[in-house]
Amino acid sequence: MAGHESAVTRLRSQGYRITPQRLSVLDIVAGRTGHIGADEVWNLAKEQHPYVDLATIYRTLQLLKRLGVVTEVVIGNKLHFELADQHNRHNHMVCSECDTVQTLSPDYLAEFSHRLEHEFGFTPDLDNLTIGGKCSKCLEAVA
Amino acid sequence: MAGHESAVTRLRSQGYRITPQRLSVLDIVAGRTGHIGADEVWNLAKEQHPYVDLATIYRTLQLLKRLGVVTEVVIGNKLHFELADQHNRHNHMVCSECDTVQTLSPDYLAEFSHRLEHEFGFTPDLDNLTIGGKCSKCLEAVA
DNA sequence: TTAGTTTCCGCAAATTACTGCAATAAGGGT
DNA sequence: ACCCTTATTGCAGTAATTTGCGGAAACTAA
Repeated sequence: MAGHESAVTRLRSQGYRITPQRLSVLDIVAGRTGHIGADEVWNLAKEQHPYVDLATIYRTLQLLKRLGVVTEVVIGNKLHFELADQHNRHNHMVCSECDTVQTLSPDYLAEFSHRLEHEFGFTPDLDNLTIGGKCSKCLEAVA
Repeated sequence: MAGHESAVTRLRSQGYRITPQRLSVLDIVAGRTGHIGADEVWNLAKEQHPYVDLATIYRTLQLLKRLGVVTEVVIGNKLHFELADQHNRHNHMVCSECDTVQTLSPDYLAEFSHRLEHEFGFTPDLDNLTIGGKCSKCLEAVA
């Protein structure tokens, strides 16, 4: 939700422990307007906490994703993360040629999502859906 | 099966060479009705061709994907592949809890796709789009 | 505060996927 | 059938992410 403090309460109330490493990761992702790669989170986290391990970064990011605190964006063959903001939800379209990212209103997927739930009982995880394809520039470049 | 012969001609006509390794991979994927993991393709390929390297399997599968001969399905943190059959196109819904896969008619995504093209000039790669989420059973299990 | 319980971290190793390069072999021309 | 060009392979190494494990740290309750 709105961020950061509520995420801490959320973690605690679900039995998860508040550790300096987790606070660091949360601060770093929350301090970004856009998405950030796991390796970059690691580099920034090490500035405050030199001995953090990359595995901890990955585990923390996956935890925060599971809790809906951050969302995941697949760019090329790397994972990026950003703070999940209920007031500014969006999806990502990533060009497989140039890795350019465009954002998209979830409205475009609303009807699709409802149909999957009603007709198949399947609840898609749209918040973490990255749509791959080709942007107009790269499509022209081939032609 | 059907896509198989034409795939060979397609490769040749585009300047790609027909090698025993590529034929093996093609046979294996075509011999499956459903999707198959890269590691499993490798194991089966080694039966016919003991010295084939896993890197070759990956390169071949990526090539066949680029040519539209096979499609990729992301299951858990592994890639699976299946023969692209124009007469039976479908997408996949994968449960993030139990990795169960359901298929879906691409009709469900047609309108969405057209809107992306018309409004953003973005051409989504629907053939290789895997939709993550939770199946009804796993959703109940949590509640 | 301290003791006790359980989660979490750092480390190392495993997994999965990809890439650079020298050696090899496929396909075309002779 | 042979040679030549160039795509492709196998090998080895790299990158990204995940997992197992023992010790360390966070919460809980006295």
